[in-house]
Amino acid sequence: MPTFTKAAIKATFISLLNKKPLNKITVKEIVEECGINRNSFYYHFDDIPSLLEEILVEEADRFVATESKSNTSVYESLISVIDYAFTNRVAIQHIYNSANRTTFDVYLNRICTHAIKSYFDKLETTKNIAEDDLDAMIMYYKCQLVGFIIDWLGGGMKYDLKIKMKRICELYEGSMEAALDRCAKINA
Amino acid sequence: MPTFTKAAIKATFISLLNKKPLNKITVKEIVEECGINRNSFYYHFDDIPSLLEEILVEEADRFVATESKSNTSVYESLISVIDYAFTNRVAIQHIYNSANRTTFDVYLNRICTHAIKSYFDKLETTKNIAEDDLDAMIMYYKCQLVGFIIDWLGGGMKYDLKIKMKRICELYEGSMEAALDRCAKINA
DNA sequence: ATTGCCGTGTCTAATTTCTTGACACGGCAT
DNA sequence: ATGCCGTGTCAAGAAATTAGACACGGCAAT
Repeated sequence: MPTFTKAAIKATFISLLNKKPLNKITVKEIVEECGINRNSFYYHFDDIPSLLEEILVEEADRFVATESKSNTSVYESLISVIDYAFTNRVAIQHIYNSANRTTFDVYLNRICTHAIKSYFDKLETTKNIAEDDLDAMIMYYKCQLVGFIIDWLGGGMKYDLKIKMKRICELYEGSMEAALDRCAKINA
Repeated sequence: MPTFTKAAIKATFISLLNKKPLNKITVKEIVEECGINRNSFYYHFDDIPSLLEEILVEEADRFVATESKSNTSVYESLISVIDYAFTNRVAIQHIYNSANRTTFDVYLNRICTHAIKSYFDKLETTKNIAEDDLDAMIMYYKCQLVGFIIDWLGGGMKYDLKIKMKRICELYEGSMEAALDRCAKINA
């Protein structure tokens, strides 16, 4: 059941992504680094964008499956995403600066949405509010998160996003609970 | 040209060796851990002993190629082998305690011989002594090293071999140079 | 002691994966 | 304008992996 070759392609691609911008990476380079035939690459992937796509989706899933489970507040969820972005900042920047932003955006929105969704999912207080309201709130936090990260990336990651995020979390302490209360009242 | 599967088999085997004694590890366990078909194991290896054999040989080569190059005295060579044994002590003990000592002994002798040989190879003073003398000296240090390690292993690695080794190196400081001098005189 | 279970080692046939070598296309530097 | 280089595609063949079966030996339970 294993095709270790496919995994190896991904691994060397990721390692290259930590060394140079996405648009400088060629299929030729990947397969040479990997020690495989060029056609083996095309056997598994259509091209570099789809390779990237697959990796991003996997990473997103993996992230949601692990890190986002343990958060006990929305703000922890926000921060764990930021943390993740920071750890992988080199590769992320190399993707971001290479104009292939479409797949990256999809990935970023997905991961942010899921991280927040998975937090709301285990909240008791969300059980009795309308689904539309919940979606709206998820979108609210998701856009915030995506916006912060894009801003940070666009500015070359100059400032410490985590500190800024923590500050914002302090400022808006309790606002989510208030919003949930309001939802409950409207529906009643 | 890649068979990543073979590499994966080795990797999971090594990881198992860090968890349990060699004789408790089964082919079945390896392939399940590895997520491959049992026949794929037999495609690459005859059995567990030959898998072990191959890994040990590779490790020995890798060791000689890297660590033993940089040593500037015999004693550094001796100690670098000890160091290596210490880092991998868990796996080594799991092999040693499983009675399959024959391949292990071959490996240990090989690695010790090469480590010392590679040191002598870059010594200027060994250029003008007879090859037989050189072989004898290599064997002298090799047996010492192998003996120390086997003693240490046999005793359950209770004491700190590195410290003992360093002490011995201090005690015999200069003895190798003296021996080389004697060789030169006899031949002259 | 016998039975049944489990892991081993071997085999064959089918399938998947990987390689080889070729080709047309577009970009880009000379 | 020409030549070079990387891309993407294709077909054929080789290599690696799987599936399924079989006989054998060990060993625990009965």
